[in-house]
Amino acid sequence: MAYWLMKSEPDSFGIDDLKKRPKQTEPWDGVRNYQARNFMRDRMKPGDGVLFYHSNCAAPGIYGLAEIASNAYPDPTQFDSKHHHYDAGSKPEEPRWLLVDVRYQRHLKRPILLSELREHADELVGFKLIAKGNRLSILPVAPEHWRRIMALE
DNA sequence: GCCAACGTTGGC
DNA sequence: GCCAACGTTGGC
Repeated sequence: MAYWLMKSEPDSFGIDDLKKRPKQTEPWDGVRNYQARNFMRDRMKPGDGVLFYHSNCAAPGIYGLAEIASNAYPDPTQFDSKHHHYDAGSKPEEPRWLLVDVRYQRHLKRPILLSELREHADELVGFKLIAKGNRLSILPVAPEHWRRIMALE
């Protein structure tokens, strides 16, 4: 079992939204970054743990836990010409972009903010979230880092 | 293949 | 709103 951190902007889709979804599950569409896609395609498995991270907001941080609920499959929004994430260069017979389903597990008892994670940088060496300039929306989390982060809750 | 220009991300 | 960091695009 692997662990991940997945970012979302709470103004568009936050952990509260995931909880309200049918089956509390949502296709994680709109990923248009090859490295993030490759994580989904090559390494994610149903049952993997997810730290649900709120980005681009007043208090960025981890707000809840989720799990991967499917293997990777083609992101339908890439073929919808009216959709914001439409990709004219992607063909249905050879989809460029994939997604996975993500299922809600629970809110954290309290958010673990980015600022707090930075304070524990010495325990989280190699965790890309706290590296300067990181922009990836899907990050692997080492089991040891997962354990240390969970211990902060 | 290089690299400047551009667009996006995301913290602050 | 600002801006640093980064990925992508496209001219050459």
